[in-house]
Amino acid sequence: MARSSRKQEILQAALACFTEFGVEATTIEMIRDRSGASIGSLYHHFGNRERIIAALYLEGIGEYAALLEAGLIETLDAEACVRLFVTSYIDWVVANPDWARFVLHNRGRVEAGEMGERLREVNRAHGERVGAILRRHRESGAFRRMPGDCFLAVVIGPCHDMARNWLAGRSRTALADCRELLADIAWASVRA
Amino acid sequence: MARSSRKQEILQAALACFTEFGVEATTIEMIRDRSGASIGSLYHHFGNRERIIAALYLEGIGEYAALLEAGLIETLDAEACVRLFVTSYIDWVVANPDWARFVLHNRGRVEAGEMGERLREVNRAHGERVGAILRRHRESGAFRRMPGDCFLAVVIGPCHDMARNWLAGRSRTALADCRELLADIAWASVRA
DNA sequence: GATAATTCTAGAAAAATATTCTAGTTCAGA
DNA sequence: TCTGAACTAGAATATTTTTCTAGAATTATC
Repeated sequence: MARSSRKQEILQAALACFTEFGVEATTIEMIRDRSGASIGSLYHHFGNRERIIAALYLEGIGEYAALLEAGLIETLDAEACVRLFVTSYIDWVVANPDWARFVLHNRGRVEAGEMGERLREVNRAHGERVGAILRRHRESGAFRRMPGDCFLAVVIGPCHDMARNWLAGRSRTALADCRELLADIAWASVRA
Repeated sequence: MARSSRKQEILQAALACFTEFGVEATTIEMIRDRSGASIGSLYHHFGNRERIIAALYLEGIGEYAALLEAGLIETLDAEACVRLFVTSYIDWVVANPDWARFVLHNRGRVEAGEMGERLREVNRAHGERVGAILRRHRESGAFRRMPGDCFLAVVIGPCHDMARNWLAGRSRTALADCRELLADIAWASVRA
């Protein structure tokens, strides 16, 4: 068996259980069953239940953050930059619905747990890199003046809500169909 | 002891534990300790741990939904209506930070659990009443044409994100200070 | 290519936690 | 005062998580 593939199998089994039964209701035993690993193997790789959850979470936001940043560094225009926030988020959610659902609903859990500090560190670093890119545009006067905390909430908040609803099956409109509309609104909301 | 006050004591103790240690990490024993109730009393009132969580959640969204609907029925103007979504949400969060934090982070948990159907029912009914009020304005052409699912996400999504960040201590800007700005943006985003 | 070191797997045993059960207590209304 | 329903108590039980010991597989080193 390829190195560390067992670890990935466990994570995938855990995500499947979380999706099907919810995080609270899935037991170590269920993850063991579905992954085919033993209790010992599970604890060897992760140490405890919470760290399985945290690993899945960190891997998820890491993948999305990398995608966003990769796009941002080759986007010079302020409008394209704002639109990219929206479109890359929606694209990732549509491509990874189970993972996205898990990430959207478990930030609090991870932050409150033992990996909370690590998560904040990762988020801080990501936020700083993104902030540096945005600062250029802000200073050039491309954006309406508002607190930095509001800027991100306004751009990505509607996407979060829409994704949450779509992932829960509460939305009659497909998420992908809102891509351009949400990008339009995001840009209109923050342009100078 | 006044009737059912024990029940409320348990809920308050649970919320305090959830706030301090996170939902995952608080045990029945901790809630018993903090509330002064016995195990028997706890299970008499709630049946199991999950139903304590669900009760707290349902009470929280119920209080907020009542507040919003009370305001909406006496608001005739489309703009005032949209602004009210934003302001009544922010006001409730600022007035009940612990409860709001809990509600913002535990929808998925409750929905996945045994009270999920009940929660969906409550939300559906609330959504229908709010939808009826909005329909009037939509039909009179006060709003930009967009899918209904997007409308709510655009209006309240930024507030959700902003509140989440503020409640987690990640925001340098006070939530209350964004009240008018977020209301302005919400209205600008959905007006015809 | 033998051997030591390391990583990984296994599952039984122990600890922690949630839930059930039986026995009582309190209290409102007859 | 009596009765029954609502409530409280905590011991007993069941479930779930975590630890621990032993051994198999893999990798590094000579």
